[in-house]
Amino acid sequence: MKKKDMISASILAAAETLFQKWGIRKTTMEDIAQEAGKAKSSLYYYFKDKEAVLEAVATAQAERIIRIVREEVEKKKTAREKLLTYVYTSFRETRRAITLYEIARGEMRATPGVLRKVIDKYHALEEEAVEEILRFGKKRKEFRIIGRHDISDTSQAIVTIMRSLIISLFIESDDKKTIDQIIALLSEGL
Amino acid sequence: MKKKDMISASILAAAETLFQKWGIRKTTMEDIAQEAGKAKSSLYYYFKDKEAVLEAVATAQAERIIRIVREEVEKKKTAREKLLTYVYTSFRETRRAITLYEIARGEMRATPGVLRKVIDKYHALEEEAVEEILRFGKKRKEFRIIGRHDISDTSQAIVTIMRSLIISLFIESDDKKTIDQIIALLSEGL
DNA sequence: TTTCGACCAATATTGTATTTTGGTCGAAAT
DNA sequence: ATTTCGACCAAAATACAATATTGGTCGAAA
Repeated sequence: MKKKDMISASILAAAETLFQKWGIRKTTMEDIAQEAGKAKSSLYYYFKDKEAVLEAVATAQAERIIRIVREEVEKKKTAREKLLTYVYTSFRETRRAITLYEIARGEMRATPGVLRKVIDKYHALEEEAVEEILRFGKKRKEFRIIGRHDISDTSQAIVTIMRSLIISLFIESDDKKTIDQIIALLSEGL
Repeated sequence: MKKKDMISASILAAAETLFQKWGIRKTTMEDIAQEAGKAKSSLYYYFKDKEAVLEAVATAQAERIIRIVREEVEKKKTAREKLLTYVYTSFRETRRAITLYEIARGEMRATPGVLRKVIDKYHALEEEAVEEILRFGKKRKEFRIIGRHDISDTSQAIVTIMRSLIISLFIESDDKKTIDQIIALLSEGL
């Protein structure tokens, strides 16, 4: 049981490397096998098909992002700082994870199905993380409005904004000043 | 001088109809000419090339959206209502103007250049409109923060959010509740 | 339990013939 | 002088067939 996991992991590592380098579509099972030092047919002993490999890589990346973001957020004292850090770190790490980035925009149309599941789960985790920050801000009485509005709806709105921004700011330039301004708007209101 | 403008307009009308129906790329100059009841080569008497036709159509649509949005916004009394109306109307009309919508996402990569100009100008007009609302809200003392922050930066941030939302909400479902929540966030803060 | 070569159907790629398209020009019509 | 259009061309898009890759299976070997 231990050995199988090790090799699975090495295959995933190989796949992730190649996905980053050439993109999902241009990476073949043969490529992955070669990078992992295996025969192509051996991969099918560890993963059902290419989609399964993709799902595993995407899941691992999503979990990695969530973990890093939570670590960074935890270091900050105020809810406002936490929210700011959350957005920045999430941006940076999402961009770094090209696979997810590709998924988030164009290439997803070419590879739907399984990835929808991964992304939905990822967004759910994101909402949880934001909710935590909001609850923290409420406890500290840093945020005024949250008593009146549902905390879950609010974090959903914030994640929606973020998701949209990530998609479009990937295309355009990532204007740091604009992001700061948006955070200020969110936390202080007009 | 009058007749030339009339025919120009009829060509643009034909072009717009076909752009909506078949998309920019699938609409040929021959199609437009036929729809306008002219010979293809006649179009070149009125417009330099296909790009010029496209630019004129896009500009007209942008101006139309701005006009409608301003009309709707003017009817509202409070700055908050104005802002809400602005977002809703802008969403609705942008979606209705499929040409601009196509431009806003995928197809723009296939038709850059001239359209970049039109869109930039359109965004500038949008920012102006939002700025007006913000100034109005400041005068009524409806918005607190605006003294401290630059009003131009703030409206730029709002337009950025809106633009992102439009792009991504076009793809996903346009959850009205989410938009309401976002507006609440913007106007009240956390 | 794990690996892999041989093999296959389906997909993707490539090279080429053919058509379509954007755009020009000069002659005719108004 | 203004406006229209058919004939024409080079470049781009399309269609199609030949070819090569790719994802995936299977049974035999390690």
